[in-house]
Order: sequence, then structure tokens, then C-alpha cells
Amino acid sequence: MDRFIDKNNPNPLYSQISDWIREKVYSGEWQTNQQLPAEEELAQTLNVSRGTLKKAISFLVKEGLLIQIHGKGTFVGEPKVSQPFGQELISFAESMVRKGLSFDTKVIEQGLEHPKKSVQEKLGIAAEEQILFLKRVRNIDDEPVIFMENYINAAICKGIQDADFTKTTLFSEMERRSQKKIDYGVRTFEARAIEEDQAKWLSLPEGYPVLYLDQLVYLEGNIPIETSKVWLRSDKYVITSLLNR
Amino acid sequence: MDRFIDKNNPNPLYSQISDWIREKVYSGEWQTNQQLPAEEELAQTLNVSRGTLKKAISFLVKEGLLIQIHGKGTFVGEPKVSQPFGQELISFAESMVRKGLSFDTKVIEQGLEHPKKSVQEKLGIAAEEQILFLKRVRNIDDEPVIFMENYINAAICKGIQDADFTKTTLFSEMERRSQKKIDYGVRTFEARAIEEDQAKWLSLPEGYPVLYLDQLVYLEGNIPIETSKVWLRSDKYVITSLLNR
DNA sequence: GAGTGGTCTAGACCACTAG
DNA sequence: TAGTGGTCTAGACCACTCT
Repeated sequence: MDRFIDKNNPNPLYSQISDWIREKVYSGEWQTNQQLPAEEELAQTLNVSRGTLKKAISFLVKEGLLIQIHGKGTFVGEPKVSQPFGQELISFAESMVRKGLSFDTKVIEQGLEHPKKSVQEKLGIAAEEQILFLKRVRNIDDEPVIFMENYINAAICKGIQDADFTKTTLFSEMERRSQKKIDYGVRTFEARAIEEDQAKWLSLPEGYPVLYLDQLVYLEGNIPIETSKVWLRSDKYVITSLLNR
Repeated sequence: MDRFIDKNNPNPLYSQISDWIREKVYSGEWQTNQQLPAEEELAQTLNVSRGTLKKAISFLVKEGLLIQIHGKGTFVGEPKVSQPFGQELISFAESMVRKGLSFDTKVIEQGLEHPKKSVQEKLGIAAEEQILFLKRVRNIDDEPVIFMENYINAAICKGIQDADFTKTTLFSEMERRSQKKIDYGVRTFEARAIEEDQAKWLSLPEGYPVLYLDQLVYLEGNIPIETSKVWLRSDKYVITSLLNR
């Protein structure tokens, strides 16, 4: 039971150890504020060097799951309340699930198109190529909260135009069809007055202030795959970031 | 000239090395997309172990200043246009300095007060205690961009009411006077219609959409020290986050 | 002083990239 | 195959906390 740490597993040891500790915490075996065994001891238990263990721990400290105090020890941190949306590249769908909220998605428009100039530039493709254009609204408790327009490089995600986005998430679909993992993204946040076209989908009067996000997502290998525009009712859904110094 | 790295400096070596590399990049000595010397070689040049150098580099990779590609090498990343404001706990002043922008600060109001209810709760203090209330506007190119109201626990930062905030930053002043370091903060982002009181300071018509941030900052030891409200003209100043998956 | 995490080393081997 | 970064080790010494 001690050792789910497998030196033959292609996953790096530190990553396996991180997961192992996460599991201990999530399962409640290690409770909030509980002190972990000393690094030296834990390293011996896991049969790894202290350096490897430290690397595993450092990830969890950065996440806030663990807290280390020089001279005292390593402790399980307070459970997170915040929304990792402003910090970590996760989709809206994923963030809702983590928050334990239920939502539903309505697909307004879905189909292949040729990219506009701005999309061509962002995705680095020519006007002749095809993109999947997706227009969706998401409701929480039957109230519209998010309106999104996505532009996906269809050449990389073959057949994605046929996916049923009321049942699957865009991120998982992109990873599956491109056979690559999503690597990182860049988001900008602005406040904007909502325009007529978006306003009607969010049941808001024209000119109402909304959070506007512009997003560009990259696959491994620095391949831009998706760009999107997102309008968010921030009276309903606030973005929170935990920022470390 | 090679070695600004001083093993007797109480700063950790990896931190000195990070700064040294940052300097090389900012000064233009190492240009965008330029390949750095191999880790082994650079470690020898700096007379440190490869492990230490790797630690220094890893910070810069996380910041996006450097890019590492397995099997190819380490490269200077694309210059950041973005504001690390959405990611890292830095003050507005600090973010401006990093961007190389000049700004000036106007202090509208500064003085000791008793905290309102909402501030009491956030800072965990009683109504009888004193806070420093600070109201400021910041201009870039003579245009107002940010309006802020700060509430600082004055008991912890003795004498902070006498600081000259046109010349110093709030963060540095808090650290100096509390003798503690700032640890982390929580920010929430919203879009709001600006109200009359704030609108006049930002030269905006009432009701204009602005980014509204609510912030709570903690010192080491989980001590809440400052809470603030920030109104930001997002037509002038956009918040960008680089998000890793 | 005992126990903890923080830093650093010197060296090993592996995995990926490119000619 | 040569060159690069990725991982891991075993051990050393230091700095901090608590008693």
C-alpha cells in the first residue's frame, strides 16, 4: 500500500509522487493542517532521493495544497475556495464542474467557415483554410451566464465539426481529434459594454457592462489551435485569482 | 564582468542567477529567440552546479522570459506585451515599471480612520482599531487609468500614514513598516458600470464599463494586511494572463 | 541542541532533436 | 551520432523554529 511509486513508469517520479500526495489529501487520509512526515523520512519511505521528493512537493506548494514552513515542517493547506479560472488554463465547463455547479450548453451555431482576417492572424492560417465556428451560450440555473464564439483550426482537429458540444467539452474534443495535448493559453480581460448581438443571448440590456475575454489556446509544440471571444455576466460569475508573490 | 554571482551574498545563488539572466535579456545582450549557452556550459561559466542553474532557469521559463525545448536548447522568449497583473501578485506600480512605462500618482485622500464593517471583516479587526485609508489616481501619459481605494491595517504598519505615496509604493511601504514580507493575495475581477464618485477621477461618463478588482493581501503568517478596491479603464489598460495547463 | 526545510554539488543516465 | 535538456541520486552544509 505504501508504494504506488513505480520507477519503471514512464511518468517522472516527482509527478507520481505529487499525484500520490494529492490523493492522500483528497481522500482525507491527510487532513487540513496535518503535518507531513519530514522530507528525509518521506523520501526514504518512498525510496527516492530527497531532491526528487522536494520537486514533487514544490508543485503542490505552488498550488496551495501544501504549505512549507522553514524549520517547522510541511503541512496540508486550507481547502481552496477560489476559482482557478484566472490562473490556470481550464475551460468554463471544467471550472463549473470543479465548483460543483451544474450547467447546460446551448449551441447556437456550429459549422465550417473560412477565417476572418483577425482569426487568420491568430491561428496562423490562410483565408482558404477552414475553421470550425462555434457560437454557444451556457446557463447556470436556467440563467444565461456566458456567451462564447470559438474559432478552431479544423485542419488540425479533423471531423470536429461533427461533435456534439452539448455533451462534450471543446477542450477534450480538441485534444482527442488533434492527438495532441493542450499546452497553454493567453487570456486578456476587459470590461466592455455589451453589444446588441451578444446582449440578447445573455438577456441583458444593450450597453450593460460585461467581462470580455479574448483567448488564444496552443497545443504542444506551440501550435495555435483555438481562439475565442467570451462575454461573461460578472454579476453572476466572478473570476477569482489566488496570486503568489 | 562575467561573474556578478557572489557565493557570499545571502541571496540564494539561483536567485542571483535569475536576476543576472533577466538583466542580459532586458539589456538586449541576449535577444529574442537567441539560444543560450547549453546548461552544462553556462553552469561552468558561472561556476555553479547544473542543478542550481536549472532552478534559476525554471523560474524564468515559468515567467515566459525563456523557453526550453528538450533536445534543442534554451531560448529567449518573445517579449511580453502582457501584464503579469492577472497572474502574479504585483502592484500596479511594479507592473508599470516592468513594462517600462512611466506614470504618476496623485493622492486624493490619505489618513487614519476606523474601518467600515466590510473592511473589519476582511482584515479581521475591530471597529475601534485604525486603518489607513488611501484614495489615489494613477496617470499614464497624463491620462487617468486607475482609481484605487486602499484600506491598510495601521496597527501592523506603524507610521504608514505619514508615508509619501507619490514617491513610494504601497507594497514596499507595508513590507518595510510591518517588518514582514507580503505573501499572497486574492483578487476578483468584475465588469462594472462606473459610478459618479469614481467616474470623475477617471474622466469617464457615469455608467461607462470598467474593470473592477477587489483585492485582499496577506503578509507571511496569513495575516491580512490590506484590502482594496480598484477601478481600471480597460480601454487603456488590459489585463493579460498566460495560463499553463 | 534536535529537528525541520533551504540550498548546493558532482555526477550519472535517459529522452529528445537534428544533421 | 553529437548535443541538448529532463530526471534522479547521495550527500553536504546552512538557516530557521522550538524547547
